[in-house]
Amino acid sequence: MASKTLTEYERKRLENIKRNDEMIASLMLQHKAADLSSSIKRLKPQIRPLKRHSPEKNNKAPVVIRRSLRARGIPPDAAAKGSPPPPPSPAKSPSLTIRDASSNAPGKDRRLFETVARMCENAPLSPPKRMSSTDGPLDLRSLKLEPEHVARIISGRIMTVQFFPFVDRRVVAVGSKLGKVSFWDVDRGLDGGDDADDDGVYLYDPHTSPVSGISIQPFSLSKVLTSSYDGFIRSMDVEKETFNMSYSGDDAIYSLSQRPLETNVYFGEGQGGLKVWDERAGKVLSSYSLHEKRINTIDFSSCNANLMATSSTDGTACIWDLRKISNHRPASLRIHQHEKAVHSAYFSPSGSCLATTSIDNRIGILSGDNFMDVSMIRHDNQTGRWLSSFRVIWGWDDSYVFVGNMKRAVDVISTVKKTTKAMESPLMTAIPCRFAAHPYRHGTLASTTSGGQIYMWTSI
DNA sequence: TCTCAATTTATCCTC
DNA sequence: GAGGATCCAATTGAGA
Repeated sequence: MASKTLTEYERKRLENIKRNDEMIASLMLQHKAADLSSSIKRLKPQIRPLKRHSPEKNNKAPVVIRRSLRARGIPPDAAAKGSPPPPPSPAKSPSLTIRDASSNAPGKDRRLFETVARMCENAPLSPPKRMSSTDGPLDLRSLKLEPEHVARIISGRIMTVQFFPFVDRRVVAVGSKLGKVSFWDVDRGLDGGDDADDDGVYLYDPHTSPVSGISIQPFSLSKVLTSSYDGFIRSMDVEKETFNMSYSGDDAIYSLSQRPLETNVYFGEGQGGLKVWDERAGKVLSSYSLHEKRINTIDFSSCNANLMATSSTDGTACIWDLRKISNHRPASLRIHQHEKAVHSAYFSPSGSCLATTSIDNRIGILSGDNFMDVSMIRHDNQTGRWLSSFRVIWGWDDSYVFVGNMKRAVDVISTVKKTTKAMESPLMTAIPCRFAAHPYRHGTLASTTSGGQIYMWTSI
């Protein structure tokens, strides 16, 4: 294929497909060997429905972390001598294998690797598309919550949730306040599973503080970036089976994002700082002071990747033009002022609107030329101390947004009519705070809670 | 003007 | 079922 005819996205995709083919071949060999030595029956996996844990059951919850002695900072001979193990080192090793960070039963990780490898093979040669007028509007009344789409997949408060950009599969990644990262392969059953206890949940422990961001680029599906208040950005590489440190700093990292088609990492650090990190070269490309207080979210416009939106606890949401630098920082195209901290600012699927969420009980919808048309919608955003703050996200077109509701529901707000409707379900027993919309499967919405639960709404 | 204590609020766990 | 513990948010307001 002549490279001249390929877009940058396609070229990166093809490079990855080639690498993934090699990985699949390797995995298949290992898988066959495992099959020979194991007589585990292939059973359809069961996703545990959400229910309150009894104390006894809770002790069995996937909180116990199994890591190597090295990863726990324990000298090899200490265990051999029978001396009591010292407490785990507060700082994790820069270099971790996935096995070191894994809390899963031996061999279980490999199923996740295989799924990722298979999905890489089927990855699309185009980025996710927003809904077109020919798709027709999505009937939000068709979104339902089924018992098999409810699960507790991590302990503690979920801080961030992302879908893998797989076309034909629903796999979510969540990060918790305790520094853990969990993956839920909802469609595990489609493989005809080989383990009765394989619930499709894979738990890892890469950070020592809250996980603030997860990023997965469509052209590099086997690499998952995670950021944390512990000052680390880690890169989970399924091909190399590592969870290595990509970046480390002294300040907490509160937000993480990547531009489309780019491997550089944008993250909010400390009190209002933003850095651009070249992951391949391992160096900081740019460092800016954009806000007076922490940056809660970073997002890029789909129609113009030079436009970046940030939200901050300093009470503002800003749109920056990365092509123009003035006063040693990107030129501010638009500053949207709230009365209190702003917890999110996300561009719409078309890139022509911006939705902001603030503690001041308002949701802002910015549109029009230079985002100068502003609609402020009242909404109860008082989540208090124990819940993750609400963050409005867009659906699959520009006509509505999703946000949590303190009465254990999902509010759907029409950006056109400015009306709010609540999606409720008796299965939803906790308040959904953080959301993710599946990039390819319109109508698949993940909502997560401060108790580690995930509710995946699907369009029927 | 600055510092710091009090307050809010949901969920899990133990009894 | 009641009540305690949680505690890396953010704000408010009293007091120095």
